[in-house]
Amino acid sequence: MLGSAAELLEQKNIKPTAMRQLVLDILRNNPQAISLLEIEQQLGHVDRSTVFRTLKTFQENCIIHKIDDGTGATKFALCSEGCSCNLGDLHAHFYCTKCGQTTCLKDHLIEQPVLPEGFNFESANYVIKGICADCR
Amino acid sequence: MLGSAAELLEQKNIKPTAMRQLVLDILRNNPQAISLLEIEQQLGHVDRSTVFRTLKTFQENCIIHKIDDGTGATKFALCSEGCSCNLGDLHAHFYCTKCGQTTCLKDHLIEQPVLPEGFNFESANYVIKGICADCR
DNA sequence: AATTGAAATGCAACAGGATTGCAAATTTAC
DNA sequence: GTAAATTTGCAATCCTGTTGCATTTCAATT
Repeated sequence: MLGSAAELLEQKNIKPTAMRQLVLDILRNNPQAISLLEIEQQLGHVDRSTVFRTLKTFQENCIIHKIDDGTGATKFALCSEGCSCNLGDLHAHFYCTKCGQTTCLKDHLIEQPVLPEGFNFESANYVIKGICADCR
Repeated sequence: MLGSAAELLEQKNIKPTAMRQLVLDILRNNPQAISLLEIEQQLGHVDRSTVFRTLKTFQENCIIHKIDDGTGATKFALCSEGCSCNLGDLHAHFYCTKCGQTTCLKDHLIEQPVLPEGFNFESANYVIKGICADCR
């Protein structure tokens, strides 16, 4: 992995403010996808809207991607190195109905779907639900 | 298609109340998936919670299925005839980023995914985003 | 037809997450 | 050092989903 959070941010031309470094560190230390609320709680006394905007910035710069796992709370996970948030980087996600954890299935790439005539593909959100290995 | 909404409801052993018939008619007349709010608006002065519970009943009886298309509002669409809401009936959905319509891609069935060791499949939500045929 | 019990409805209120406006603070450029 | 731009914090709001409870409707039974 790359160096510090600050370095990673600068590399993407994002001002490495304290908040951003903290949020990025959390995302980097978390193996699974996490929600805004979870980030908030891990940080302690931070402002939700600031974290919200930080995550927005990260998404716009392909540092993280968002996952709608159906729980109502959007989750976020770090992009892989070299990710350009294009079709080739799209992968499925797994939501464990027991522990509530959402995992990137980076090996389960999403291939360009066959669509009806006239339909145009842009992106996709594929969430598989079940019980994860830890919960069995 | 089967006869009246009332007949369809009775066939599923659901009391065909006025509300239920109205909601079912809307769902049957709508080619695309619609949200609770849209149903509410099409009906006029009805109570949200009643429609909500009606939709819940319909889901429990495999009359409709719900789709989380990432807009924040859950949408609902009529099940096909013979649907038993099992794996074999799972299909992808298409969300148009221009008009906001969500369409069932009934031909695009979801096949049992290959998961990492120890992971157990239950269900899946696959939403493809792009521009629909009408919006090009 | 009246009584009773169950189911359905309407109303109100609330919960949770996402999002915005605005002012204060911080950073950057000149 | 000052002005402009960016970022942050706070408060408020929107939107959707959901529940509690009293009332109404319906169906079965006497």
